[in-house]
Amino acid sequence: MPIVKKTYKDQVVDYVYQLLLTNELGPGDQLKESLLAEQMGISRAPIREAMKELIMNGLVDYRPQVGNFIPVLSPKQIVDSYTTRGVLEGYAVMETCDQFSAEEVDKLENLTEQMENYADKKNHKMVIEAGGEFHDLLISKNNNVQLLEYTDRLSLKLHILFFKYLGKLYGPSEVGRRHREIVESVKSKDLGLIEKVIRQHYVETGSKIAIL
Amino acid sequence: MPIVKKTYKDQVVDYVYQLLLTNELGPGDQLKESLLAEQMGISRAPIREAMKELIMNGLVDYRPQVGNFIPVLSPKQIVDSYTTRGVLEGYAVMETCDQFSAEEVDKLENLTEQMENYADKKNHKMVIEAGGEFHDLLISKNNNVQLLEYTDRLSLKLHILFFKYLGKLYGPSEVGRRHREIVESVKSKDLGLIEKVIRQHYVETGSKIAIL
DNA sequence: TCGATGTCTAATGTCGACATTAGACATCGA
DNA sequence: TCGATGTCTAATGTCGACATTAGACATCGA
Repeated sequence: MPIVKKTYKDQVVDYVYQLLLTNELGPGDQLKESLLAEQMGISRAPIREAMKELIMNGLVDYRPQVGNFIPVLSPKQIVDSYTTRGVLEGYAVMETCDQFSAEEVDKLENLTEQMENYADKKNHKMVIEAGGEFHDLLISKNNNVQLLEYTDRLSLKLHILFFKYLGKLYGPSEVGRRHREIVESVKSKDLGLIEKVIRQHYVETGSKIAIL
Repeated sequence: MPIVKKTYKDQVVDYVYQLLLTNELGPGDQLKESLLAEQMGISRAPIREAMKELIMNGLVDYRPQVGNFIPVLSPKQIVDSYTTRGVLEGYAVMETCDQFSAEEVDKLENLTEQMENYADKKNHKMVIEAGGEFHDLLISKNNNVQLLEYTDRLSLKLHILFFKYLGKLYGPSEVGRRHREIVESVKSKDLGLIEKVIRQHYVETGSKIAIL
């Protein structure tokens, strides 16, 4: 079993991400290098390097010589990010819709049912997990590395919002409906419909979160 | 006239980018922190921070504890990046096609003629400049900040390739045709056509560069 | 001759210290 | 009272030094 090598920078990125997911850090909060360094028992050098990465992923707002802050996203920024995510995933799935086997389509339907069931039980964590699996499978046929990279990058950011607001967004049957729509469009192999449905799937979520 | 503040990190990013554009740095080359630091007369700290940014923009390949290298892009990676760029721009333009004034459409046509003329004179630098202006105007109506950010990021990478190969890609009349197609699609206000034409515009370039 | 092991070093990862700057707050004068 | 100016400091930007590691190359034994 090989040792997993991880620089301090990578561990800092993960740590800060967890703080964001668990709401220990939120919009407007400042990330002070010295404080984080002290908390983690390391020097500021890897902290600063981690900051650069979080900045590039839109998870931190950097004000030169002032400080690093957790972004306060405007409703428009939220919608913009979700919209962009939808454009990327819509295209990715549209391009590969003829590559899904019957088993895989079944799997998508199954995950949709799981999401609805978990939502019914108000198990948001599992809704998100099944949802992640759903979208991962959906996009898995596309191997455009650039598109997948940008999709993943955006997911980091949007996952925080989604994690925070899921309970307030959709009822159980809505959760089911929204994902069944996607599965139906994939089954239809109607390229225009696939992109339209997936884009709308994201715009809908972005718009809802934007008004919370 | 305000002083333009620029950290060493930003200057390093710019410097390395220039080396890439002018082919003083190319695929497979290693970027050694100490060497760059020495060349620029600064410490390694801002060099390392610049590296992180270049890595996030796909301009540097980072191998932990081994070194930083200029990526050798496979044909597939080239096509993937161009394709992704086309998906983003296609959507951006499709969404705003009804916001172009007659003057702006004229401007696009004018820039197309300029590109053709410069290509005729083999003035690649000016072809690129007019082309940049063309695509900037095209996308200028869309104010989706996330989408524009990703488009800009991708442009950094693709600009290097384009700059390097432009002379080998298209004859003057092809340069004109390709851009006129875009303008005609915008004038048609046929949403599906706009996305299709712009996507193809990028896929065509990516595919051509990929076989060079 | 070839695979295993050892050695060395160039390059990166991280450290603690120092320099610089933005912004908060105090002071002063009109 | 309010705008201009001054002061101070917390936070970032950068420095040079030291620790660690991957990989190149040498050596050795089967």
